[in-house]
Formats: sequence, structure tokens, C-alpha cells
Amino acid sequence: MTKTSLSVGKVPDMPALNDMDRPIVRPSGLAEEVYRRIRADIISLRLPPDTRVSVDSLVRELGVSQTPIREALSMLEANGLVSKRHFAGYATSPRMNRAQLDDLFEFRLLIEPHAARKAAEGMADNDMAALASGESAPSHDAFADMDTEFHRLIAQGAGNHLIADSLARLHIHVHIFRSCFRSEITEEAVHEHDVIIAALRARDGARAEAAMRRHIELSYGRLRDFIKE
Amino acid sequence: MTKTSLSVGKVPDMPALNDMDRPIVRPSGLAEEVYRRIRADIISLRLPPDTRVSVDSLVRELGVSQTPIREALSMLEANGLVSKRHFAGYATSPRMNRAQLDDLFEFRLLIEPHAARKAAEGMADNDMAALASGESAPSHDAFADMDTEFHRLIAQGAGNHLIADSLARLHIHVHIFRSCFRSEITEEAVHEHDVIIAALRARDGARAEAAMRRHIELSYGRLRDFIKE
DNA sequence: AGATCAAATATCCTATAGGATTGTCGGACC
DNA sequence: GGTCCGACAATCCTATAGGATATTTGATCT
Repeated sequence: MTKTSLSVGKVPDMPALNDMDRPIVRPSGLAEEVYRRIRADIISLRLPPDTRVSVDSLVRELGVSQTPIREALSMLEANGLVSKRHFAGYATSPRMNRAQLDDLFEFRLLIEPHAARKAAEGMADNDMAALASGESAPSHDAFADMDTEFHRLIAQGAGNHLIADSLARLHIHVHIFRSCFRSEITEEAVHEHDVIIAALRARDGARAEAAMRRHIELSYGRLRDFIKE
Repeated sequence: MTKTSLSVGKVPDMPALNDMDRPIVRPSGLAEEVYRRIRADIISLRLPPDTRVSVDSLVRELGVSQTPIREALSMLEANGLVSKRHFAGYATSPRMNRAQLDDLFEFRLLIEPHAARKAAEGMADNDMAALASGESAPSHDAFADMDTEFHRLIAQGAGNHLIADSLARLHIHVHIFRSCFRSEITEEAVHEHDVIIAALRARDGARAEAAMRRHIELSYGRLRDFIKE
């Protein structure tokens, strides 16, 4: 076994074309790398909800020491993706129940329509151009990524870091919930996205806000059916 | 030492006086203890903004190992109270600038009036009774604690964990900002609190929402004056 | 057969030492 | 006086050993 595990990736013969994009190369630590790796595993359901995540197994799997893994798990715990029990190890958070789903969408309804209004009024043109409805999504995962990017761009367009960060955190949980049930309803969502995009392109704040509110309400109705309790 | 495992449970002669208060004794780890200690130091400005916080000094000061301190700092970083730079150590977050203050109060205006409305409609009676306006606050710190508790009770009364957690996180930053300037304006805030309490006691959701919105807007005006830029 | 208790395993938590990297400070040089 | 360079210090990352605790398993008893 060579030390090829978790290669940093800073290849020196990288074509220095767009060095202006990231003028400083900060390795930014192994902890963040591990954090993103574990978070990706949770999002992709490679680590299903309510699954034990031991430090030792991650040490063996990733080939790094305990310290960055513990830091990564602590950050994940602060973001609600894993939970720790004393002397019992970490475990991925259990799947959302009905009450948590209600809370999450109540919260989204408070934030995201307002974000859409502000994005319509002040969003940058290049971000506006990057908006894609997800119509050409070939697979479930591809649509999920596009949906995440869609909402992320709007949240960023609102120009408020707290709004963007909060919504990013929440969308992870929405994504996990949706993946748990292999929800296949994409056609309606694509159409709702298009309505929002049209309002944004027209710089019509009120219409964007209403379209986003309707999209979230309909999305809630689609997801709620998966929970009986 | 001979008896490696001395009868795990069933100790009948344990004084079972107040075992109802804490049926399960979970030490819950040193990391959380350290976390609360450092957070308290940041809130009380014993660690002013933009101050280096090294792991070694905390090891010497608190007398615990590096591991729980690193975990605590990672959690604090996820909550935005400290920031880490690779190979340069941790430091408390710098004081909020104008843009961050604007973002924070825009966010509060989205959440907290709605929380006040829901609290008026569904708040528990004993929580309602615990509301105090802060009129009898003897000192600046005492009023700050009462203010935190006031907003925490209302956020909890909304019955949405995401709302309560988000507002708790934000109020920490408001508290730090206010403490930085030794803001002395308490009389107006006390009166605004009383208006909110009256609406809550009357179970008048619309009035509570309006009163909370006005309180936040006025509070923003008071704090904004401290920043020129 | 089902339940209860004790031993065994796996894991976390702590502590210490050492290597690797970065930021900083002081002095030399133009 | 301003700028560049090297040594120092601080910090992070890794590795290992040992103690403490929760979970699991298996045997015994009713």
C-alpha cells in the first residue's frame, strides 16, 4: 500500500490557465477534506440514516489519523448530520419524522420566498444565466444536484450569507429525505422551477416570491405523502 | 483491582432520593463541557473578538487533553464563533461589520415575528408565566441574560426546533455586538418587551407579530448607530 | 423456551511524543 | 530607509499506549 490514499490533488503540472480564480492555494486542512467526504457519503446514502460511524473504521478506510476525523465529525454534529452519544460513538441522524418535516418546510416558507424576491431584484446576471431548470436531468441524482444548485443560486442571489447558509443546511436534509424514498416526481418540479426562472429573468420580485412559495408548498405536499404517522 | 467488573447494575443501597430529576446520568463528554466554557468566555468578552485561541493554552488552562478542546473548537467554528486558519490556529471571529449586522437583522425580521405569532397562539402557560420584561434588571449583564431568555422562550413557544436553534445562534452574535459597545439603552427595549408580553398574554397572534417586528426594527436602529462605515 | 446476569469485545476518551508546515521576527544588504 | 532572507516559535497533524464505558454474546437458571 502506497500513501495514495486521499491524495491532496495539488498536481504541480496543472495548467496555470485560471490562476486568478484561486490566487492562494490553501490546503485548508485534512479535517475539511474528511468533512466533505463523510458529508458526501451521507448525502449519497452510502451511509444510510441511523448508521453507526466509528472513528476507527474511518481511520482504516481513509488512511488518516483520528484527529481530523474527530474534528470532521464534530462539525457534522453541529450541522445536524450525525449525533454523538457518550462512549457509544457517532451515528448518522435518523430519517426525518413528520414533525421535523413540518418544521423544515415551515422554515423554508419563511426564508426562501423572501430570498427569491431579493434575488429577482439584485441577482448578478451571470448567476442568473447559470440557472437551469433541470429539464435535461438524465437521472435522479443528476436532478437532485441540479435542484440543489438551483436553490443555492437563488439563496446566494439574495445577498445574505445567513440566508444562503441556512438554506444550504436545510436542503441537505431535504435531499436525504427525498433520496430515502427514491421520489420520482420531477416533471412537476421542473415546471415550477421554470415558472420561478421566468419571474427571475423578468426581475419581477413579487412574482418570484409567489412562485417560490407555491413551489415549496407543492413540494411539501409531494413529500408529506411518504410519511403516514 | 481483582474484580474487574463489579456488578454493573442493581445497587440497591443507592440513595434514590432525587433520581427522578435526572433519570439517566450521562456525563455527555468533556468536549461539551469545554464547548460551553469557551462559548461562555466568548459571550462574556473574556475572549474579545479577533483574539487568538490556541489549543495549547487551553490545555494548560483547563487541564484537559487536546482531543476534547479540538472538538469543542470545531463545534464553535461550525457555529461561527471562532474561525480556523490552516497551521495558524484558532481565533475568535472578528466583530460584526455593517453588512453582517444588516444580514442578521434581515434574517431576524423574517423569523422572529412569525415565531411571536405562533407563540401567542400555542405557547405553554408555564412558559408564558416565565416571561419577564427585564424591568428589574440591575446591571447590563443581567438585562442581557434576561433579554436572551425572553427571546428564547418565545422562539421555543413557536414549537419549531429549527426556529429556536437558529434564533439562539443569532442572538449570541447580537449579544456580543451589544456588549462590545456597552450599549446602555434598556428603557425602550423594556417597554417594547412589555408590549410583546401583553400581546402574548392576550393570545393575540397578529398583535404579537407586529410588536415583535417593531421591536426588532427599533433594536436595529439603536445598534446600527454604532457602526459608521 | 425465555429471561437474567456475567464475561468479552469494540469503541471512545485521554495522554504524550515527535515530525511537518506556516507565520513572524530580526538582521544584512542595496 | 526599504526590502529580502534565514532562524525561531507556534501550531497543526500523526502515531501509539492505556484506561473507561457501552454493546453484544453466551451460559445458567426458572
